[in-house]
Amino acid sequence: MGKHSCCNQEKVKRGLWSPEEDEKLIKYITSNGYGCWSEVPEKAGVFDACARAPPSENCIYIYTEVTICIPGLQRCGKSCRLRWINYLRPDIRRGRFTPEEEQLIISLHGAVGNRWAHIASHLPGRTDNGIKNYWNSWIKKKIKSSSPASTNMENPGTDNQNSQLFVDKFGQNHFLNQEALIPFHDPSFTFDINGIPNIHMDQILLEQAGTLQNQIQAEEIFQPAGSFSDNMVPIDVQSCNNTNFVKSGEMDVDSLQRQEDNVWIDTQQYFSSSYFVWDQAAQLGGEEIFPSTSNMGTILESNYEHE
DNA sequence: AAATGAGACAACCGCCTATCA
DNA sequence: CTGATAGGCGGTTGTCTCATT
Repeated sequence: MGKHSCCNQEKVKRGLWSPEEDEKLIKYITSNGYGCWSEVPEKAGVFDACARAPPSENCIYIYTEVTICIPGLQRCGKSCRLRWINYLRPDIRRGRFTPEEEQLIISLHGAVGNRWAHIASHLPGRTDNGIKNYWNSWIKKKIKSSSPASTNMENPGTDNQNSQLFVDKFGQNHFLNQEALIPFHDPSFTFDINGIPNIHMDQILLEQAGTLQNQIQAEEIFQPAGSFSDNMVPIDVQSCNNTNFVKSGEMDVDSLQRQEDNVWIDTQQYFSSSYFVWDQAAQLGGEEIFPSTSNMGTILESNYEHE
């Protein structure tokens, strides 16, 4: 028991990773690569995005380039590293071991013993953890069967259909009957970041992550006008003076009286849960527009009224 | 249909080493 | 040199799925 040796955080999450956590980690690593794992949990909540409201009759239409900060990963860096190395990285091969791989493992194990990382280095796409797991279950079987003649028959992964390879459009090798490896091998995929539904990310743009050229279509980030809940406060778009607001995809909000055309945001959904929106310029060296939930300098609390 | 056991594999723990201030 | 920290690694445990009873 006790906390991880690698971190001082008392409130790190343990156990299986949720799809949302995976998405955050994938997005961060894809955009920034990895170098310092200890920084990953915190930074995984920050990403650049192009967001626009969905076309809807009651909606204030906006199109803006922003940096969205969502809560980082409540994991320690070590856990993030393990998750990426053993599960999320794009070149991982899943599925059963081929007879050739099996033979290689057996011979390498005979040479170097339980040096799983070393063995894994000879099997591209396989993880040390995976090989270790495979070996342990194989050993168990072998011990259990106690019949040398039956060893081959008991080895899983002897069906040759598993060794059929194909190369996807991104140049990645896959086994035909394997599951899709990770979502971003799909040219476009959908995921959900903490309640923002249907965020659609284009693969090509994803590869340009970190450049503010990513396009994310985030529905309902900005709430429809006229249906304000108690949680909703207006954002003063004028104070976001470096942000490129466009209304309806046609009209520049500059042409409007911005003080009267505030964008309303559900704070319960997006701010109380540590959603911030930064000005694009802030990311590029300017000041944060929304540095924290307690300092919503551009949220017009004083003008906040409800029917 | 429910209980149970086995297998597969994901994740954690603790130790070791490298690096850096 | 030394202590702190992060990363890498192997051993182990936990969890899920599925077949069997």
